[in-house]
Amino acid sequence: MNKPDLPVTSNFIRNIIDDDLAANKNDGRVVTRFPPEPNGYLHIGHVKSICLNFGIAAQYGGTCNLRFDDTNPVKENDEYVQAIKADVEWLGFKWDELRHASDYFDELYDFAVQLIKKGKAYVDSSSAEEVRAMRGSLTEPGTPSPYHNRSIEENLDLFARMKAGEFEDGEHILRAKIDMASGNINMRDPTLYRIRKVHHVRTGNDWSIYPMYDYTHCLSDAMENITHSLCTLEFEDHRPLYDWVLDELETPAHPQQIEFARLALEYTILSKRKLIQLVEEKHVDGWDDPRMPTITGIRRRGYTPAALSDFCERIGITKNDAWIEMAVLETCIRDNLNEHSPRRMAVIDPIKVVITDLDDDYTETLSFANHPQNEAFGRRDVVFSKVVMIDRDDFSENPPPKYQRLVPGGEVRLRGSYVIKCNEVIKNEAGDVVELHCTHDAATLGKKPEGRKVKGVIHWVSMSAGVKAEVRVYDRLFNVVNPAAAESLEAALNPDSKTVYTQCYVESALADAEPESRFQFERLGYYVADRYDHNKAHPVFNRTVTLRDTWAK
RNA sequence: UGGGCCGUCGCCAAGCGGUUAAGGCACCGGGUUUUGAUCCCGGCAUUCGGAGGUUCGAAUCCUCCCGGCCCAGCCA
Repeated sequence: MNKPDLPVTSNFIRNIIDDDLAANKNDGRVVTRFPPEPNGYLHIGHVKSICLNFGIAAQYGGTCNLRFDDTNPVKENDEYVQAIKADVEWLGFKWDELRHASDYFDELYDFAVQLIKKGKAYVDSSSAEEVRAMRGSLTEPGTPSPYHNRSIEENLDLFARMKAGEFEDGEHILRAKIDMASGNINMRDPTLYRIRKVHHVRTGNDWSIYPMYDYTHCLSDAMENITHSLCTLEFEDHRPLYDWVLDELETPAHPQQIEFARLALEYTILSKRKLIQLVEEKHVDGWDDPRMPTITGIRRRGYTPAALSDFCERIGITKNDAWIEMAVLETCIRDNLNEHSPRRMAVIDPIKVVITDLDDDYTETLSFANHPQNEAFGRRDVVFSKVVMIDRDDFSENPPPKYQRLVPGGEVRLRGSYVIKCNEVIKNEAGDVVELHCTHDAATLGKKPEGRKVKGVIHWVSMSAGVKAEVRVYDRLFNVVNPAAAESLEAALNPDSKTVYTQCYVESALADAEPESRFQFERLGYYVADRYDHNKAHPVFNRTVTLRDTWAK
């Protein structure tokens, strides 16, 4: 049951670091950072980056900072900052230092002044449209701005006045003076600063100009003495600019930017815009809906940090645009929960079973192992009585081939209890089965039945001793492998992604479960007591994932 | 016919000039089992996008070709 940990497979980033260490680059230090913009909730794609950055630091005895890339005050707020911190902590990672790009606004300004003094930056007073037109196209070079040769004195004066708030949004920008004919569009005199007369969560109204990502990120990395700045593939084209800024300025370090492929998960959407759409159009019940790929949603679904780390280790780090199958993620959570969660019995969609050859007030207390392979989980009492509930799926009047459950006239084992035989099927006016009358074989408690084989085993809950509960059964949110490519989100949605059962019966022990405690409901899957809605008076469980099923389908 | 990047089993992914081309997921058998779960055992790439070339030797080096991804925010 305890399988050895998967060997840590190498990847190109670990190889680079191994080489750096061998060459004693950075004095043998490894410092990384996880740099989210606080403009939304973190999702499983970020988990890949978090595990990479914090994981690399841990594996090499280094450190990892959490840095909020808060350079665009119009999109960012503190709610996201708090949520991101909570998510990273829940994943189990500890940042060395908590930083904000806004911590460096003064230094960043001074560096910009230096660039101007070197003749490497200038104030452009063109409109946004003019700048765009002059940038050229993918196949045509750009043309220099009429402000390209402004004097250093005038640039200094204008930039100081931009900072002082003398101009309105859009009147001027500060641009790097690089190469308007570069094949790499990022090098065609990129914008360094823009005027934004808006309140910033942390710096208030101190600034009326804000630095751009490309200018800020490399300098923040350098000031934090980051050794390896890991980011996703779309920033490959930005690396020459990252290096240009650090080469032009005297900084404490010149970190190495390395790019890796972002996560793509089948049947899932990870674009921030579309995630927002799901929430705003109420296709889900909020950012922490258990069907959401957000960390907070995945958490509420019942996933564990260990399963997510395992997932990241299994999918690896490369530059390939890979699509990961859901089965990989599901295997990770099943493995983790199989080993760590106690077993219980729960009936989601109940049918009443009356054991007719038992007295009306008959009860018997049975002892069940909490885990079939691990005695350390201990045992619990389960009450058996004359009337028990079984799941509707476990009875069939017209069974498919190889059906091993209860059928009219057939026998089945009630898990941990007796073998029963179905003698009578009671239906309502509509023809639905509402009750089964069975007899039990008293000689089968803890023993195989005499003279015959009973293969089926089904779970059950005593009607009198069990407690009512609500169970939310979740399935994938989308029906198509790549929902982002669908004509519309609506068209891709799985209409049956959430089914709520309110008349469930669970073992009485389950009512006392703490929120977020996880169980295997035997033969069904893994379930978690809802983080917010579960309580003793109203037990609520979410289905995390089903058990592997090699029979169905 | 602008620049950057990627192609190893159905899906991931090691491999870095000499290995029988790791491993995981999935799948297919078989065994154990009072969860159709778990666990165990076995199977699953004569071949590395294609074609040439270099070499005693190529998935690994070179050339060309084919396929895919990213970039024209005063977003990150």
